[in-house]
Amino acid sequence: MHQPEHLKNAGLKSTLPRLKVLDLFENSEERHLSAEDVYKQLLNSGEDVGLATVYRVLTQFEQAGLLVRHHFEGGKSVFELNQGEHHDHIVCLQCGHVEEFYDAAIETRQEKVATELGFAIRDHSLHIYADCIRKKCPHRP
Amino acid sequence: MHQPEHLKNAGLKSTLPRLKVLDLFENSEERHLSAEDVYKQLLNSGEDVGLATVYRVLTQFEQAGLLVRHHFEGGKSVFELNQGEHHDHIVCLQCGHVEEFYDAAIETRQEKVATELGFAIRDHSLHIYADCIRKKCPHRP
DNA sequence: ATGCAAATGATAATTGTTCTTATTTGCGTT
DNA sequence: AACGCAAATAAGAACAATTATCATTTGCAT
Repeated sequence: MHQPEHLKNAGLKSTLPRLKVLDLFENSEERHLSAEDVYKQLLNSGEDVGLATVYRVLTQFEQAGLLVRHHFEGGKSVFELNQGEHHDHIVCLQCGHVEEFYDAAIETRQEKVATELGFAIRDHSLHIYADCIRKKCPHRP
Repeated sequence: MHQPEHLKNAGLKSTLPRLKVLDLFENSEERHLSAEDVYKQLLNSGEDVGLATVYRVLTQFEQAGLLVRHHFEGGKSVFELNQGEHHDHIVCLQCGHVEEFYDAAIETRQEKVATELGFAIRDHSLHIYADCIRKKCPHRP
């Protein structure tokens, strides 16, 4: 377990709630979790953590660069482990499953468009909403 | 003024709040307005409209296809007149100004990516967050 | 072991949005 | 032009996601 160093490097104390949250992201099947998801899963694991703490820790981890936050449709923020490489997302409208992808052509076209319009890109998000084909998906065409 | 027909066609009565909201979108400098924006501008114009009505009317207009809703970062929904042609958005992080663009290459690449992953696209949103170069923008590099 | 700043948990507060309900309004029919 | 009634409205309560407050607890350097 190398998590304590991650926290130290980020200037954060190595506390139980923080370790648990980090552990959850590193071992969960779904990479993309909302605050509510994290909270419930910790409670189910017998951890006694407060919802406010979950929100606080997620925000701190985002600022520390350990997590990335996404704003999909539906209002609530969703987080995933930051593993360096940028990617965009396809979200299944039926089951909420999130798939990641990266397309170099799209990235370079974005830069081109922004430059032509006189903008300097700081960040961007491309979300595709679709129907997925997982066996678990309630849509199942 | 051809607005009443728009409303009739959508199966909506031609009421004062609805006409005022539609008028605002057709004559406002900023194409992209939040519910709060609409509410405040109507109050400033001396109209006595309720915030709940604004939310209801905006949702109805969206369902009727008169407006399009966007979820930019920052939590609140933003609406614009639906003028048929799809486009994506660049949002200035400093002044909130929204610029529209359309890039055929990006659109086709999205289709390609989704198809390869086994998804059927229903909708998508591409938001670029950047610094703009308008004279009004407080950033002004 | 001790002390203190940092972190936590419980709960209140905020924000954006939707729901409820009593009242009003648009509009087809006399 | 007045009537009637379903549809629409305004005000405020309710709601969901998130953030702030604050008394208590904890990590960790001494």
